[in-house]
Amino acid sequence: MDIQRKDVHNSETPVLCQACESRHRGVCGALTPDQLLQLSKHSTRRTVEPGTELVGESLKTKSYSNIISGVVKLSKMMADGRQQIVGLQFAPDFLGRPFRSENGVSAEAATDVKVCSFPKAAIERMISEMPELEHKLLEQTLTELDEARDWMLTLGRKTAGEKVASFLLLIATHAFPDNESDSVTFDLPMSRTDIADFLGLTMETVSRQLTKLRKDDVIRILNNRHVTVPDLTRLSERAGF
Amino acid sequence: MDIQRKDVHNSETPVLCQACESRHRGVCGALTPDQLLQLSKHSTRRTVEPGTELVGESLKTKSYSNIISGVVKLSKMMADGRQQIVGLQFAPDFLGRPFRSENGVSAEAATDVKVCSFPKAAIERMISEMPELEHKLLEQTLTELDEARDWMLTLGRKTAGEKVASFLLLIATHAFPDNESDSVTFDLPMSRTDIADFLGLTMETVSRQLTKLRKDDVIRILNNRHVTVPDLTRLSERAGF
DNA sequence: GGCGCCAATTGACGCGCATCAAAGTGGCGG
DNA sequence: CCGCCACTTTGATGCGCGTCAATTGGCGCC
Repeated sequence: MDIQRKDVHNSETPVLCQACESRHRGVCGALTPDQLLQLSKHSTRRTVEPGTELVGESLKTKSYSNIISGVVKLSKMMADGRQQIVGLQFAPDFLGRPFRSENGVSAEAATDVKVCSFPKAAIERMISEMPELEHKLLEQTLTELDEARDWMLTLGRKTAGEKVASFLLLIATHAFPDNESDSVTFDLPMSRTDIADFLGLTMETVSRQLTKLRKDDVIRILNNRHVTVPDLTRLSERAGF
Repeated sequence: MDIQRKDVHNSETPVLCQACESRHRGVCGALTPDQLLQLSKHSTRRTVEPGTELVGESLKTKSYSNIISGVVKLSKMMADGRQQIVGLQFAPDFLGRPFRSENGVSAEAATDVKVCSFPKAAIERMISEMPELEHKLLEQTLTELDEARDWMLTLGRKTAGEKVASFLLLIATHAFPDNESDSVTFDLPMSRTDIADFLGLTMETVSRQLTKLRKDDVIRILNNRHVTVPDLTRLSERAGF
């Protein structure tokens, strides 16, 4: 399998989400058993393939989802086709833009993705009734904002080499948030073209920088996907830290 | 409950914030007169000059503020001095990162800025007691996230010319959010260097693109600061739309 | 007015990344 | 095992923007 956030991420006692049929810290973590039961009547659970569009850029959102496993890319496109990936979301993130039907961002599965979806109306009603839920949403949104701003520094001020190293570091830390050792191995959740769209580069430049990192023994790559980083410190130096 | 929320939100007549001694739509808009009175005992109001640091990058935040007037720039810096402005905040935005002492972003006044500050503890207590306030925060945070993602597209995929045009468009729309006509005039809230740091460019490139826009009659500039845009449509074409 | 100071402009040049093109690699069905 | 296809790598060339340096322009001060 590919990227998978290590079980439940800091969990002390994650609530069992009956709707999602899985333990995680998504939105359901804020609900009581009764509320979960009620919500689960309206929820649907499904697994989609890479490339599936989960939320259209200008389409009205009809539902919100918890990501149970996998990676989702959020992207924006210009009229002439230029594209920028503006964020990646991992389990157990919440997917969807509350309080607005359009958000100008399209969400697409990068890997196989398991999601648990709720109708828009149900979620918004629960939000207005449950401060806990709103608080949880605020926390996630603030975290996403922090991450977006970090990435703006990467996009605006880093060189191609630093960008690619930053990307590898991002995936490494999200795949194993609690990793203590200095070496990691993981699978890249997306193609060179996608990586380029995330970094504001071209596919060719990404490829060249990856081979440079390989030649300098900062990383090793098997089958174009499977990456091992023997020393995270050296990688983060390459990323500009 | 629902009605009340809606009311506070879309109110045409913003609530008088006794703490800030000014009518605006900031956080105070969610409070009742009693709560405002209580809060105002702990608030301080001040005006600062351009360049004043309002929140340090790694300093612990001790207070939160409403921006009453002026423009604040949020920026990040790398160890070697490279800098990126990751956001601009206008009145009546809320300034500060709840639920975390560090946020990795420093806030600096771009223009003369009037702020109304509250101690961290007071705000966080009120948040936990007032769902209304938390909702307002969530709304602003979501808006900031949308704006951050828009800017990521600009940073990652637009040319220098498109970037500068996008910046002018951003200022024009924020200076006069309700502008209906196709021509606007406004003052740039910051220097060429700051603009460059916001766009991921150099000062020289910003300057060259501005003179190009001037020569093409898309904009006019007086005294290096005062800008008039005769036709917003032509400007937004230059921005990549 | 003359002077100094700082921000902005303009010019000359080089480098980093994009662009275009071709060859290599892995995956999969026949 | 072979051939096909999508993806990736590698190479050659060009351009956009960065870099460095000189000039201009605004503004307060003596």
